[in-house]
Amino acid sequence: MPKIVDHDRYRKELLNQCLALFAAQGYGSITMRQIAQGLGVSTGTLYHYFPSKESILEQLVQDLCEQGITDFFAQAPPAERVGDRLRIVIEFFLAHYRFYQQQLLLWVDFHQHSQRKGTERQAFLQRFWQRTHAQLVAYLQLPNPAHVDFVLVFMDGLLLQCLYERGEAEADWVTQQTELLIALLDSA
Amino acid sequence: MPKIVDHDRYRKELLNQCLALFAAQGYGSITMRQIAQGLGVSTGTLYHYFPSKESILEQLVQDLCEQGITDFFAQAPPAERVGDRLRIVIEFFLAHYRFYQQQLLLWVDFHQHSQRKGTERQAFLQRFWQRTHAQLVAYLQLPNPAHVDFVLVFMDGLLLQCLYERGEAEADWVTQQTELLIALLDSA
Amino acid sequence: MPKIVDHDRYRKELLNQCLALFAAQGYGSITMRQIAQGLGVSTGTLYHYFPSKESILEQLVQDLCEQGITDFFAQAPPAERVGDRLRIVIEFFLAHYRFYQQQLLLWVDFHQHSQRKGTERQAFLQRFWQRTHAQLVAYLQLPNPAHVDFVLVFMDGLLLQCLYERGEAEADWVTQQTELLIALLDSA
Amino acid sequence: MPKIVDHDRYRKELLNQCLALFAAQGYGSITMRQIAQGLGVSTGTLYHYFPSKESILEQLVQDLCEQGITDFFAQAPPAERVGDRLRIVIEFFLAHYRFYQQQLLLWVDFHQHSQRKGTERQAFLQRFWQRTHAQLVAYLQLPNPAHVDFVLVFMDGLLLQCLYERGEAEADWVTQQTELLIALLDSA
DNA sequence: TATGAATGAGTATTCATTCAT
DNA sequence: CATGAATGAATACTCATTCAT
Repeated sequence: MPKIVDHDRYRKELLNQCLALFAAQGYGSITMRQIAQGLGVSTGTLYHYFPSKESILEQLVQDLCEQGITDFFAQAPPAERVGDRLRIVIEFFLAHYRFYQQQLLLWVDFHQHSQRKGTERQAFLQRFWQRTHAQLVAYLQLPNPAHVDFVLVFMDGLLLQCLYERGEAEADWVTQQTELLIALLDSA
Repeated sequence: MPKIVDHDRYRKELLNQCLALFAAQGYGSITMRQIAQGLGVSTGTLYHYFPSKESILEQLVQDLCEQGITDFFAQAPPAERVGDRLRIVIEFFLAHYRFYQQQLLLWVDFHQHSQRKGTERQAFLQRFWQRTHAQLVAYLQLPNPAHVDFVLVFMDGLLLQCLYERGEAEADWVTQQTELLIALLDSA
Repeated sequence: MPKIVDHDRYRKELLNQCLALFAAQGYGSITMRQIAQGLGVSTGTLYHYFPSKESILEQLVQDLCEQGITDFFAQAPPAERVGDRLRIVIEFFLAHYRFYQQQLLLWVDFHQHSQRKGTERQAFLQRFWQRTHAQLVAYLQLPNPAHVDFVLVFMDGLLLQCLYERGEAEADWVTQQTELLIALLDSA
Repeated sequence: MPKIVDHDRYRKELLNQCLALFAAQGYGSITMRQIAQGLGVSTGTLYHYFPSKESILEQLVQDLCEQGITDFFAQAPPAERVGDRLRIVIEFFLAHYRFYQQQLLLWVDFHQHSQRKGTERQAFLQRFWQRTHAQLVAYLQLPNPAHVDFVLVFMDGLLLQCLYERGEAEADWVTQQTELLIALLDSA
């Protein structure tokens, strides 16, 4: 049993590192050797922890779905005004900007992968969004629940636009758009 | 006399069909054989028109960048009220929903591909966004130009969220979010 | 009938040009497109005159075998002294140095090609050497017929050594070796 | 612990076996699969040791150039008379006849390959001939150093003529020509 | 457990050959 | 006759996966 824990802990550690690798290259373009190298292990070791390349993707997606953004709400301070709570959420989001962008890229890969395999909609992905949505609803307490989706849409859009690289003035632009969102929702 | 083919026209035709193929599979995961099959030609013919898989991606991106959304403004009717113009833009966008989603997926692939190759930011991609932005600014005539970016962010976010597949009630949800955007921007 | 003559004449013309191409690249490494380009025709035309790549090689070899060095004896002036006749032969050989080197390279290709195909020794190649030998015997009138083979061996060796590129002083070196051969055989 | 293999030693072993394969087929005509099969390994393994087909050729040539004929002089017994030393050299040469013929064929392939690639004269090939020449000069102690080149020319010519297959009486013919060379040089 | 050498099916690409024009 | 676009089998090369150590 103790062995299992170590093995499992190490596996999760490797898994987490895989996110950045997949996001940077794309699932289809990265090779097992590149993954192993990125993790600092041999291919043999990689296969010791994961039965296949496919399974790395699947475990990674599943893992992310289960993690969710729970860690946020464990630490998020409450706030009186809607605008403040919105700002808190978005600031957290921006602070973990890289992570969410990588996650986004992984969703895309997983989507293409699922379609290719003819896998029916993976339940955990659905649950992930439902949970995310529910948690945001609970925290933000917006008058209109559709606004929560709007925030999610906005965040995804922001992540994407930043991929297309606006270069230099990016940070300012992000702040500007963020403030715009807050202002619009707050006044609504 | 040689078989009469307008080499360049045919190449562009093939290129256009490639968009859907790349979007469905991902650049890294699709094979040249699959592409050829999807286009209804042999691999030899595919290579007759494109020197490499890489070049298909690059030409496709460049092509899309040059096309832009000009075709929209060729047919877009003017409208008095800001809200109406917004609605017209978004309706056009939704009508070509699949296309824009595929384009989005291609941008992602191209982004990863460029990073892998260490290519510096391709000028045409930048010009593409600038042009898109400028055209929208001119058409929408929003009081605040930042709102145009906000619309673009929204659209990208919408495309992504729909990838993650909300399934059944998708159309309704899209309408709801769209109306929300219009309402927010109109009242601002 | 007249058509045939033209067709056949053109074919031989093309065939002759092929020698340099095969020699430069090697039969296995040159492509039909490169051959066509080298000849200034399209691949279609090339196939109009030759049924296959293999057949070009075979026809070329056969052609060369039939030509032989007859053209030499048509113009070779007789000479009193053995050394002079030897010099005349070798001067002719050196004057057509490139041609003989290309022929040598073709023999090599044909040898490998025949081995690969399991073809038994081609009769015409044997006849070629017999004829060459006989003609040299008749012209040179050396006391010892083995000396004729010795001359042939020398010539082949010379062509090869020049392939390995002695660079600058090549011409001098060739003259030196040639004079050496003549001196040795003359004094024998 | 990894499978224990002396990577470099094994690579050289494979390299040596490649000589016969290249010589039999020609560089341009042999395929990597045939090479792998000839070596008794998989294509994957072949690529584990050599990055490309081209590099096999280049490494092989370089390897041969560095080996040289040093092994001969390590065992060659001295002899009083020039004719005897000459006979010893030629006997050694004939004993390794197959090897030298294969080497010759490789030089031809490499020559064509270099020309194709526009590579400038490889230094090691030049050094190879210089070394060979110098060693022969030292051992043979012929009065005239040009005679050493003459011997080399003769040997190359002999190897070639034997390619063109004189068939049955080959061995006798080789002996005859060899004796002739010795007689000519000895009496000079 | 960890390693990396070995495998061979699979991938991008080439090339001899065909054929519509 | 001549062309070069089209074909698909074959080629060089890669990569997920296995396995001896």
